[in-house]
Amino acid sequence: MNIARVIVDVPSFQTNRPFDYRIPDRYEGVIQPGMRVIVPFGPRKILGYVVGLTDETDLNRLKPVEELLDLQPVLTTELLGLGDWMAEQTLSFRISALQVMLPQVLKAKYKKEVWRNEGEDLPEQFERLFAGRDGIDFTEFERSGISYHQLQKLVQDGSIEIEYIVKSKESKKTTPMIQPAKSPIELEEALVDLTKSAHKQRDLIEHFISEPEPVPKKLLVESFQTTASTIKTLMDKGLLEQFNQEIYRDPYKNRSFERTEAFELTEEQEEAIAPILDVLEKKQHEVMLLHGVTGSGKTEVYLQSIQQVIDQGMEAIMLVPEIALTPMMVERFKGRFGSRVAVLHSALSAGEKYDEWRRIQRGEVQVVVGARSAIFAPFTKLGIIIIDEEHETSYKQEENPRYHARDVAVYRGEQHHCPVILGSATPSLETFARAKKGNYRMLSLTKRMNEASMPEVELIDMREELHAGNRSMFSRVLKEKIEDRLAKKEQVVLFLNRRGYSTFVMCRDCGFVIECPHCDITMTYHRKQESLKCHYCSHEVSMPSECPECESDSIRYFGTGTQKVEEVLQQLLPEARVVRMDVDTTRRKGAHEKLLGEFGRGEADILLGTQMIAKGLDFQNVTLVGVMTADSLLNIPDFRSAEKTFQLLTQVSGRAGRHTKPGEVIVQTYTPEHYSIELASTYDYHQFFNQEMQLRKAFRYPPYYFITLVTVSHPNQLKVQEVTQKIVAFMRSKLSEESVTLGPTPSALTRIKNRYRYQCMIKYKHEPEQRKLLKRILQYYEDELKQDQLQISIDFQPYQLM
DNA sequence: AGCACGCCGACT
DNA sequence: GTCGGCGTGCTC
Repeated sequence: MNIARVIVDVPSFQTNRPFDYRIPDRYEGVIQPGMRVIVPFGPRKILGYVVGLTDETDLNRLKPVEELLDLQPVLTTELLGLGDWMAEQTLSFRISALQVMLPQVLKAKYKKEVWRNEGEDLPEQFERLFAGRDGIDFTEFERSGISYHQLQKLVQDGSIEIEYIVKSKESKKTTPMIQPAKSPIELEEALVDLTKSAHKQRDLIEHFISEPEPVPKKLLVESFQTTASTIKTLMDKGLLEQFNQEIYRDPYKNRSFERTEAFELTEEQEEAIAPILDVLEKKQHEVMLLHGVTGSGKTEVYLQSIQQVIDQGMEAIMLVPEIALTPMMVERFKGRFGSRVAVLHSALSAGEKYDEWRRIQRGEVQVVVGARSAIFAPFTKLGIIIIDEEHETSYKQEENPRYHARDVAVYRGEQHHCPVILGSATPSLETFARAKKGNYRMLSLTKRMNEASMPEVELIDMREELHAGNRSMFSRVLKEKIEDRLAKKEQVVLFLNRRGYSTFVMCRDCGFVIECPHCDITMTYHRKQESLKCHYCSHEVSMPSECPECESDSIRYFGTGTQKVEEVLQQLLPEARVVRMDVDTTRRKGAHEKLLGEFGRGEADILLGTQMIAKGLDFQNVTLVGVMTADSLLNIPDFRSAEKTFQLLTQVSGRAGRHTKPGEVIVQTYTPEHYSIELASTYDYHQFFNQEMQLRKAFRYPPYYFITLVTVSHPNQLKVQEVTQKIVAFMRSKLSEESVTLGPTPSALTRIKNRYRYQCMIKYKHEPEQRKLLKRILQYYEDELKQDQLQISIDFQPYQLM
């Protein structure tokens, strides 16, 4: 086994396969699959991943591995396999699939430098460029304006060399540690030799006689009220010694977590957890849907299942959506499992992420709580994978490789023979349909804990407000209720949807929204052409001047911001203390936590926010939740808009009345009769599911059909149209009768950064050849994709249709 | 992705 | 004649 098969860090079709390298003697028996290496590739040096070892190769001369970067594989064999599978599934490069599983800092940084060889004279301009130095950065050469030809000549005659440098960005943080250099008995002897005045030295030695363990230098100086020079003296005497110990950047180091014990489970929870524990016992793979209303205690079921896994000496992955990864959530896990938990989310610095990752890699933790990418935690004894809020779209990565964490979870669950638990109050239709069919096991929690009931939801018809002469964005009822809570010193959560940015057209008189007659999708307003377009099928109509339904001229396009609401709120209720939470106010590190803390301590009366406040918040004093415009999500051009609306409304309503005080929810809407809004107000998931499924069937959407979205972009609009048209024609000619290929259609965001975007949507039930066909398309355009500005992105089971 | 190689037109 | 443009193909 003296040949390493390496996937190199060059994302292209031609290099999307292993390259063979000879393993030099010094690395023989050391190099393992999953380790990173630096290898020569053409004239340069690049990073690569060893994916296998072999004795055989077709080539007669191999270059040797230049350098080994890891002594421990950074990817397990299971993860290497997962990488291949993922590359195949998402049609991405193997290198991209491998990189996505690792923390950012393990990726390489490349540098190119120009070095002069000793004793060689250089032309004057080069002497000036080097200015006495032996080596300079290549960019410095480029800026000098000297021609490449001149450089080439000097390289050829050997007076100058180009060096390619690969650096891993990882940095391990260390701290100086002090420990005794002699045995306790020898230290005792040394005490005798000390002068009487050397109190500090005496204290230190005495400490190390009774506690010979290493102590951080900083701590020693602090606790003995001494200085580094005292320690230095003792080191010079040979009594103490210093070394550097690697430390982890602990993002939660200044926080203590109260230990919590397992709660007694309710009868319902017992019933739900029993099958999980049973499967854990048998070490079987099975996917289970835990369908539980908000506040029904799903988390406790997770915690106790994980406890069982730990007791079996195994490991657990718990995924939560990024926005739900709040301090509250972390507290709960840290409180139960203490230092056995690693937390991975985007608010951590690259170094912190790396350290948390390494605690996993070294087997120092048994539990990982994290967002999407935590699904790649390098555990070797996985016992359970839990995905909370299973329906959340953030589990789908929107860049290459476009994987869905749920799919990866099932793959890993199969590999490790362990259960995958999908939890949600409002499961995605895909998942619920599978559970109903029996592909997944269904577990239900129907009651809230503490005998709390779901808060009463009142729908406010904003059309009537308008007719009654109220043009404000606050209905009279909502305003009154807020005033009431302010008087009672209770708190209010106001929810505004920011995603409802897309410009849909609605009649303010009757609430009629213009939809595509072919797709059951809201049409999008295009200011330039004064027209409405369907982003699925390209159907176009001109912007009407009056409502086609009621002939009113109050037909407008819609879209409101968050800041605006705050302004209006301040005018309306100047005495109210408002905390605004959105992308702008929470960008700074720790801001999220700070704002929630303020609200939690009662320093504010109203919490106004976007998506991020819809989940996981649990404040005792919140008795009113207001939804500003329930329609904004409903009217985005997406076949999942009803599903998303239902999920969001249910989620938001769950924020009120979680404790002793009963809660109330006010939902403002222009379309109270829409089934997703109406059924959300009565918390009727099953009815919603049935109704939505009928539509999905009729219009051939998931879960009845699969969808593939091909998006083409290029600075030239004609070019995009032409390419997309070709792709559509090609797919139509190759796919079966049952499949539908739509397009070319301008994408919802038709032009981004001066690139036109067109798309093609494929709806299908069974197309085993599809991946191959799409791969052929990518290969056909390979050259243009590489050098030209053409981009083609392929998304299987897309969540974002823009 | 980079980079070399190679073929063509424009020029000191 | 040679400098520099970019199309083509390779990297273990």
